[in-house]
Amino acid sequence: MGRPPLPLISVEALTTAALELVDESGDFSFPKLARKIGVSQSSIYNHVSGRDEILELLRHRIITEEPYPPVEHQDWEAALRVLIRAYRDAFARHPRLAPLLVLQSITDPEVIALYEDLALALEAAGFRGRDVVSAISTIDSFALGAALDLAAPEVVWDPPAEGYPTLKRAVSHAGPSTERGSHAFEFGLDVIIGGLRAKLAG
Amino acid sequence: MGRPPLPLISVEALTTAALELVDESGDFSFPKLARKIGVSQSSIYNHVSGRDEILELLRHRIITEEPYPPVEHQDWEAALRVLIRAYRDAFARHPRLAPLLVLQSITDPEVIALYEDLALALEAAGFRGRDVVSAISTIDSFALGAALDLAAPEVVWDPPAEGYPTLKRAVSHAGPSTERGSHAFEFGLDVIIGGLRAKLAG
DNA sequence: CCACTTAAACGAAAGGCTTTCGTTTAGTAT
DNA sequence: ATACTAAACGAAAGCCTTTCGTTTAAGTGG
Repeated sequence: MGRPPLPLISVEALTTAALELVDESGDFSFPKLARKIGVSQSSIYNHVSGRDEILELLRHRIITEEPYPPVEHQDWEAALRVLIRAYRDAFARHPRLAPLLVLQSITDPEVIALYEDLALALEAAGFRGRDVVSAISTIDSFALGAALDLAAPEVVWDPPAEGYPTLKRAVSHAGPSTERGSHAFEFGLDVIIGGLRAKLAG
Repeated sequence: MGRPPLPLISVEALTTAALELVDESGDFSFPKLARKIGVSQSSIYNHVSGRDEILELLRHRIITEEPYPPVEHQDWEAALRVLIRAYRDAFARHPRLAPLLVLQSITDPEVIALYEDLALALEAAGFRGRDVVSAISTIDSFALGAALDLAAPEVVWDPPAEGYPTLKRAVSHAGPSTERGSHAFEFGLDVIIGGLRAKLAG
């Protein structure tokens, strides 16, 4: 076939196709990606370096597809709520992407910007030195966990028939998994903010 | 070859070999597992149903290899600290296992028991109804995130050369990744407990 | 103790996957 | 016109999980 008059592949198209595959099936692969665009697997390597680059493109895409409002002139609690919610909402729109990004270094500038804002809000709150990274890590753990929760199987805890009454009762109050997820996120957000406030006070 | 006089494979041996592979390389596969034990891939299916069952065996193994002290007669804060630490320490001993377990339903009775203890501690604290699952989810998110952090690449945030001064300064205070992880965990544990206490008070 | 069932190994193969490599052709710049 | 680069292709290497049929040993009921 040789080089076509107009390129058949673009980074944008690649990202869109990969995201659709992830949304549908929880993963993407070069064969499927190629089939979806109508090219051959190997042609993709003319546009990206490999799987990891596509994953980072996906991270960029979901974070930037719904920009969050500026947080510069808000108090630290409001700023943190905006940022954590933005992070979580990005994954709520594409739950099945979270597990795929877990082991990747974060390099995308616009995603890094979100962490910069997080660091700024935490310094505004009064945290200094090592505590800033610790707070970022705590928030990151929570947000990532909440994101993963959205991709979790319908039944996270599947206790044996006998025993475990308290856990079973708790789970029975939870409702369907999406609702449980939302409630838990709001609850957890309050816990984190309240806990940070307490740390500043104590 | 036919059936050997003594079985060459056991569930125990399989679990041990798989855990070693995960610790060394971050994953396991049937070919490698088989090579390590000295049998053929397909023979493994005489002992386990497939990959997922091995993963659940690994979860069981790491949680039970270091039992946590009884938490029945402690106040809820101490109990929560013990339980969350037990969970986190299990993954600290085998950081690279965490990403593999993220999408699996939890069925192992002894792991479920840890969640039962969690639910009991939260009820003892005074949480009721939906809040119990929400608190479990929050704790779970944090613990899972902390576990994943241990498996994360040395450089989690890799900002571009220009800009992002606050984030860069924060990261520069963090020290090596294991130390950053420990500090962040202790910090986050305080935040979670403090946040739960605040929720009960407010 | 003989026959039958079950357990546990094997090899082969199907059907995935990521990535590399060499080849071909189209556009671009000197 | 002559290079050089960009962008497609097919083929192949080398992973992976799982299934299937075959072989042999161990255990069991009559």
